[in-house]
Amino acid sequence: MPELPEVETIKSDLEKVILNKKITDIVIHRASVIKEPGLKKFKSLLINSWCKKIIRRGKLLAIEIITHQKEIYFLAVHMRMTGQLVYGKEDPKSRVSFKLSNGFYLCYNDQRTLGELRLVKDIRGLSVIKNMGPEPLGEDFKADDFIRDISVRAARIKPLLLDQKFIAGIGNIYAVEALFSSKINPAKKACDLNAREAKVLFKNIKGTLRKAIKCRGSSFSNYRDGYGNKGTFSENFYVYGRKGLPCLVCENSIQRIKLGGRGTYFCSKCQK
DNA sequence: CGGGGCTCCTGTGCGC
DNA sequence: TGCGCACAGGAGCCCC
Repeated sequence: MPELPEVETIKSDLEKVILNKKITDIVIHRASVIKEPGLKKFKSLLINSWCKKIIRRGKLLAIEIITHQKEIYFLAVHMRMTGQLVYGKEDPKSRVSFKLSNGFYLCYNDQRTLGELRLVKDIRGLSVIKNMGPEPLGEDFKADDFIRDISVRAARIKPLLLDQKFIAGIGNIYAVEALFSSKINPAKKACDLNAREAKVLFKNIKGTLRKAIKCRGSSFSNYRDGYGNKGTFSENFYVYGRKGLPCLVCENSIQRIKLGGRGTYFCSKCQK
């Protein structure tokens, strides 16, 4: 589910409603989504702790909390395919519900239960963080570095964009949309892109992610923001989910192929 | 390193 | 209608 723009939207939504609120109770309906520590410790540390800050890195969202013993912890949430973090009334479908001091809830919903919650002291020690590539909207993400890194990789460009070690936060939707905007065939080898193509792709990754954040994310299926509402970027898809429909630029039929096991949409006329 | 296949789960939609 | 298969914003693992 949530890629960088969706997680960023949830982060900014929740910042408005959960900061400086105390967690007064936790109801766990599906223990398996909690990966560490054990359930007892998870509950005892979080109950009566305060939400101080929210961080996003790639697709990972973390709530910095301070316990009643004045210790700092991070509740790291990876929503994978169908995870949601929704503030409001208690959702009967939630996997874990956090009751807040104002009587409202922060609900972790996750239809497929592939997501993961971890409560840790050292957020940087999480392997997912340690191995994560550059933040595509970060200031230290430079075109020249991207062009250089791409030039030495033999992998096909689309699966490479999904590799969180190569670049953080891009998922299936934004990979195919950025490649369409750049007129690059998703199966092309990264090292076969010339510098001009790599630079265009660099700009379109940023542009696509920024537009999606403005639209509060993509809800073609079950993504919801921090308040349970849909995002509108799905109305702007050029290729994602448009198999057999006419290309919005040249009217050629959009193709769907599999790359690295993932559905991949593109226009064979526009993308070379 | 790169690629394919499988796995974790639940739900929906399609063809026969 | 019922059944089986494909597929879904992710990612880790094993094997070649």
